Amino acid sequence: MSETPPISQNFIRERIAADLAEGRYGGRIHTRFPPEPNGRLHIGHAKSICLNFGIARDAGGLCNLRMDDTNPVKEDLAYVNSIVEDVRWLIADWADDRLGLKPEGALPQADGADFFLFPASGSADRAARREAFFASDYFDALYEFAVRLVKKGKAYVCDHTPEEVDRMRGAPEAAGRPSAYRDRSVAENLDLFARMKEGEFPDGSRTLRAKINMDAPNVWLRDPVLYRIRHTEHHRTGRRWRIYPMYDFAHCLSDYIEGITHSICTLEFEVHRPLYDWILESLELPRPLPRQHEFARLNLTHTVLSKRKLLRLVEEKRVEGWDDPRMPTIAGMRRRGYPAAAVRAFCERIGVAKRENTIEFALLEHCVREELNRTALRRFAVLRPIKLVITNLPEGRLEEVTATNNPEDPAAGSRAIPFGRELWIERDDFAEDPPPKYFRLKPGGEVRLKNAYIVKCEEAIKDEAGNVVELRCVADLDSKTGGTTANRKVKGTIHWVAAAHALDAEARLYEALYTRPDPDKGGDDLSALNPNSLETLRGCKVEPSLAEAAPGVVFQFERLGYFVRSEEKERLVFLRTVTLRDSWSKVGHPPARP
RNA sequence: UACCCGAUGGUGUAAUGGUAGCACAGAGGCCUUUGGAGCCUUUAGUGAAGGUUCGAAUCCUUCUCGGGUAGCCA
Repeated sequence: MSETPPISQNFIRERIAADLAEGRYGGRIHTRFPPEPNGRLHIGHAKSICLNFGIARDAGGLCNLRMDDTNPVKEDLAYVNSIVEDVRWLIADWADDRLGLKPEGALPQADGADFFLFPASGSADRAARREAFFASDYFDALYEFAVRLVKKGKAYVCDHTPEEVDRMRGAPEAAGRPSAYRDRSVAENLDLFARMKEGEFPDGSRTLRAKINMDAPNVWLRDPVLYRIRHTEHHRTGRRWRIYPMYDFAHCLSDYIEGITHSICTLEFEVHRPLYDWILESLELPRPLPRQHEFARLNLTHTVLSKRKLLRLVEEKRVEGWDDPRMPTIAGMRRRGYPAAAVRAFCERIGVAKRENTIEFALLEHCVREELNRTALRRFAVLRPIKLVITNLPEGRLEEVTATNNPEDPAAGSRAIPFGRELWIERDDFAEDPPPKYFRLKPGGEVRLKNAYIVKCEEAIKDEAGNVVELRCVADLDSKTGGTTANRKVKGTIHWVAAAHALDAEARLYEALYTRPDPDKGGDDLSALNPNSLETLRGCKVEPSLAEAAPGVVFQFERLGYFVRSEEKERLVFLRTVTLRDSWSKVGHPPARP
């Protein structure tokens, strides 16, 4: 279905090629996408998904979908399901056979001193019920690993308060001070850690800490906390645990358990990498160990991508929800009619590097247009109608004209659309006092009604307030396709809908959510919200074939843009996916169209 | 100014010691029964200064600028 975007080289793919060439993992490549289920996925996650699945795809490997659910106070089961749905939508027909899932309920197997979990791929074992991976499924294994670290004298139970730990860690430029509990005996540590697990101590009273180096210039090596006490119910493990592993401890070991080879994350984890390696090496796990690689996260103009800010838009009802078509979420883009292939093409084009980057929203829209231009069927729709009457056509006369469904795709065929004496045309396609280079209808001027006649405007009828309410035109009755004057050149061609057969519809026009390209900069992003980001138009007139438009299917309304039928079944509502490129408004004129 | 990372047109991204290329955006043109699409042309770049070299975006030194890191968040 979708075309494969060309594979561009980047530093991560180069490293993988090098690992492959060296045979580091025996020719095996296994990545993972590890969202925390505390929010919905957005275009920034899409970049990571495309990178990780794209690598798995190229290398014949797998990419595990893993919920990074180690913090019970922040996470929610509802997000788990939406994340799975979003990932599946994005990789469908592209890398769905690379999606690593595990048999439902499967837990890591203890293999001597080791733990391993073998994934089932998307293509194998179709009948089995399979689910995403969950870091919380590894809590038992992780606990065992922690005990092992304690026995090696590389971790200890610390009784300092969070404030004390904070203070004693020092600052990036000033060395930290060791915990008073740093030299507890292994036996005492084992006993205390076991009792932490049993729930003997209140939240915040003790932690398990790695024993590394309080003088390390990298603060993440200053005896970081590995486990904290949380008497909180977890969405998956219920009340079984009172201690929960921290990200740094859980993540590297989850990667190890799943047999991940390349653990790809964003730049802010760069300073965590020495800790990632320290944990795996201290446990003396068999090599080759997974390795972490960092890339720069995506920034997009005219929107925000921080979970906190997106959540706020939802909670304060600045938008309709996570899937509002204006949101940069995967659900929002899907609802707006962005094809998954377009989002993937975008992710491929923006590249992967380590420098800070801000991509122009125009590039995303370009990718959407590029895909939709190839695939979307053309239809006629008039958003802001004005009546046009062809005076030299008899009343009640019905004609049918033939319209091409997609000029980019001959296989899409053509359709018949009704044509008659009375039509609706776009109000903007008539100007009583036209600006220079106005190619559309004007008093005394001629224009082509697409797929039908050339008409000449003879009269503009006005109401008492002076508004033009009806245009009376004469058609050149030989100018239809096949007619003797069909090849006459007129400068403008406009679309129309026959009044007698038009369907009423609503259209929702979206613009950028923010007026400024950088709403993240300079404090309050809410002050930069675009008050015109949604405009609802009622009384739009669309061609009759659109009655059968299925929800979620995108059409090109000729000369207007791409529109997707909304989920509302009882009436016709179309959401504007993206406008067409508009060279009229670019030359300094107001937008040619609504 | 502790450590780490980064710096190539307006925005991104290639070039891995040998002609600075591509895409988007911008400008101009051709074509057009979508002012769409397509096609052609074009503007614009290696942060600075030294050094190595026949040759440097690339290697070295210093500087400048930007980002990250001090959660019992991920």
